[in-house]
Amino acid sequence: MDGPLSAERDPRDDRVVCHVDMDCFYAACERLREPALRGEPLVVGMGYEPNEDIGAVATASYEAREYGVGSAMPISEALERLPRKVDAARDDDLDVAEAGFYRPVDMGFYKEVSAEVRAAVEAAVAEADPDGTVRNVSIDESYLDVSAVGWDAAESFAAALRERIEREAGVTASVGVAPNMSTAKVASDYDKPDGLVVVRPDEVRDFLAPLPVGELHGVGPVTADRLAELGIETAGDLAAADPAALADAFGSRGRAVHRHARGVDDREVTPVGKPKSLSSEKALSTTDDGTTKRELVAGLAAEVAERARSKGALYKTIGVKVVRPPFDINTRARSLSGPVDDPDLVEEVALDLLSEFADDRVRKLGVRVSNLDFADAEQASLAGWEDPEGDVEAGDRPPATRGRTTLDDFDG
DNA sequence: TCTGGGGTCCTAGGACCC
DNA sequence: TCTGGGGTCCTAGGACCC
Repeated sequence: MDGPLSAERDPRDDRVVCHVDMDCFYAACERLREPALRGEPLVVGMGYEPNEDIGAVATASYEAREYGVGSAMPISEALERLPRKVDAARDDDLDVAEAGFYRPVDMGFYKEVSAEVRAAVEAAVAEADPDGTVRNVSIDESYLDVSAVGWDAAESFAAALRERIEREAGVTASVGVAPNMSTAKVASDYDKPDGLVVVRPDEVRDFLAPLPVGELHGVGPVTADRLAELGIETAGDLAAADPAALADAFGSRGRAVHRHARGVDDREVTPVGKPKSLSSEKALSTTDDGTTKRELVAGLAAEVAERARSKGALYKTIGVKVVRPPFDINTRARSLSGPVDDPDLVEEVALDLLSEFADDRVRKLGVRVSNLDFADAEQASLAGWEDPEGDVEAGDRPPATRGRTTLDDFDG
């Protein structure tokens, strides 16, 4: 993580870090299997069903963005700005030329394409830098440390990488190259889509200075507004601000974004670890009906428990999320005395936690398991319940039971 | 612009222990 | 009894990211 000293120069700023960011990834995947969509305004909707107007925009192609359609926008609103082709063809008041295509999210397919992208990236890194590392942060985004490539060859490496991704996976990526992760991230965003931006170590400060603070990783709308009240609008303003004052106002994030604004970021590019939590949530049309709420929570509980089992994760904490209109988010959680794999218990605890909200109108419900433990169940079942590290007494950890665990196992 | 779904990290207060 | 200090775990909420 960021060290305690805010040096003028990052002492490790001879690293070559790339941020690979796929362009409109979901839309690009849809166009891959349906080439007729190329060049057309295209909206991929989450929770969207063909010919319905529910759900939200997951990805809008650049052509669709021309009509004001943006990420996270309700489909109903997107349809007002950009009607569907099929509707426009039937409606004399609408112009087919000013309409677009809508498709539902198909995660399974996008993961297949993502795997091809990752294979291309891994191969390129392995060839260029045997000690190189890759961090896949999401389905469409990765960081690479290819320091052995060196700055003289960094640009040609990145250009070849982009070509390789397009050739082998059929979708385009924007790549940012910089001495650290936070600057590389900003660089990949700078010339989207299909862009390549290289920021050499001695160019970092000048590159960042004019950008609005909101473009920095870690500065969202809330922080951007509060910074604006302090007269801090650009990364340059932020870099010049007093770090102690920022820490007072924003806590540890204040120092982090101050460093990022100065182009200082010591974080290493490491592969992502095991998940910390697993959750599933679903919006519904606002209701206070108890049966509807309980059935949804029971379904979500089963889903989460199944995913945990498929990943070999035991969980010690079970929680629910209840969103009441207009957008009041409540969470409740309960920890067990030890990690378990017990779908019935997930449902039982989730329903119990939900009961506090029995009379409330809700618009969204979620179930989550956390405090995960990947202490492999197979190994444990052979070795008995002794902890391999020997730092937990055997009796302290209940077996990773698939059977019943009663409420008596709760702490409180 | 009244908002989908899956995550991470940080903060702050309280319980509890020695 | 008016009362120390350190540490860990738990819960709830908030900001942020894709």
